[in-house]
Amino acid sequence: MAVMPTRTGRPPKISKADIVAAAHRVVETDGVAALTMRRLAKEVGSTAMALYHHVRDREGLLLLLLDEHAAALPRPELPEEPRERVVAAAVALREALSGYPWVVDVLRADDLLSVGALWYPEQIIDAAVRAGTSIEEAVDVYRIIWHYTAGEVGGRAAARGRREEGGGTYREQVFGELDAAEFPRLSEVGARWEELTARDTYAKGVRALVRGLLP
Amino acid sequence: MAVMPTRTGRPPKISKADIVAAAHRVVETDGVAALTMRRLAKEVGSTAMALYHHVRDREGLLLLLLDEHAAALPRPELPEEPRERVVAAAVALREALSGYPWVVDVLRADDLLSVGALWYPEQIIDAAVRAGTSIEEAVDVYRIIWHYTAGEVGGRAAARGRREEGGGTYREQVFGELDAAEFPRLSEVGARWEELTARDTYAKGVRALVRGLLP
DNA sequence: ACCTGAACACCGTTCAAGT
DNA sequence: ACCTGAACACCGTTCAAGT
Repeated sequence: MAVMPTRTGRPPKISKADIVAAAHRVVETDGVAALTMRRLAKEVGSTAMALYHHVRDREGLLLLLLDEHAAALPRPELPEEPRERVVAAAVALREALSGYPWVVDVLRADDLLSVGALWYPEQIIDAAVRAGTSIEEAVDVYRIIWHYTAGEVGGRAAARGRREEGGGTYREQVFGELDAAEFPRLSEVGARWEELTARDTYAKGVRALVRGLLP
Repeated sequence: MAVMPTRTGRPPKISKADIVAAAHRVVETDGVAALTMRRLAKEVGSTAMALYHHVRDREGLLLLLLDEHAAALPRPELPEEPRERVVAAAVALREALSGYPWVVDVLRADDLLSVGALWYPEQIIDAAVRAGTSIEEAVDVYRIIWHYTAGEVGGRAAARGRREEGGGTYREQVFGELDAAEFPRLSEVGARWEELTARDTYAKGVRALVRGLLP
């Protein structure tokens, strides 16, 4: 039975859990860029400086947020057949991340997900091994799928952000200046680019990777 | 013959070209985060506010920088065989970007590269069509490869950044807390993760995509 | 036309002081 | 032990004024 340590000094007004919960709220509604120490302090009814008693710095706060989020990710049923299993796990991972693109920004640094979300790499690596690869190759498979997934989620998030602020002019400019002799294919596609790139091709890519990587 | 417009008023001290050149220097040596208006002003021997007479805002400056950089990208000889051609173009694109990961950050928003770098999508789409796909499918092929490339370049850049500031502790923490019963494969890999993920698997991934996507 | 200084509304973080 | 206020060293951007 754990003995409660005798606490001394001023009783805490805010807890780490309060902070993380508030941070979650801010990020969810206004994005990761809006998560400033001052804004967060206002949200928990305290000062920015008080936060530094509970988290090391902003980076540490983001990692905390990441862990909390990762622990809540769904672990869907996956098909037994290894190749289908890899595809399904990747699609689930993309699905899990695409609502929270800030996650990709935070952990893009590592090939690995946060502690709470290791279920995905575990499933993918295991399924790859069961499909007949060595464990080393299975790690490659996972990392390649991860890079593809990170690029897709990150790209889509940025595209959405730009759309929201009335962008789209850059793309138009690109196609406007296009030299049809130098870029025949792009000219051929031309105005249809918007329509063609609106389609969701994630699963298609993962299936191609699985077909190309697994024996 | 173009008539020189009669210029009036104060003669310019700094030009757009000066600004872009200085910006290039800053980004090259200290990364895109170090490119602040004030820092850039110091670099060109002016004030931050003077810059706003030559560029719309920081975002516009980055796009300018992007175009300048894109125009200088190499256009290597590519093999004739369509599948090999796609792989070679993708590898060249990755190569071109990996020295300049800030480019990925800037243009992650669009599937498309800057005006100056359309050569790469043109080659990839053209080769895919010559391999037997429809133009619509060829666009998919390009976008899937682009997402994979953006994810790989972005991830590698972030990993390098973290390594430079003595990081790596997060990965260790992840493997430290690992439950071998829940994550048998990750435990099996364990300490070798570092070694396994140091390998360059980009080309392997592109080849898999090409094998899986092209007829 | 081009540049400047001052100002506005922000940042993350540190530090000494209060309770 | 926990919180606060003031301060430091920054941001991007606007605006009125100068040359």
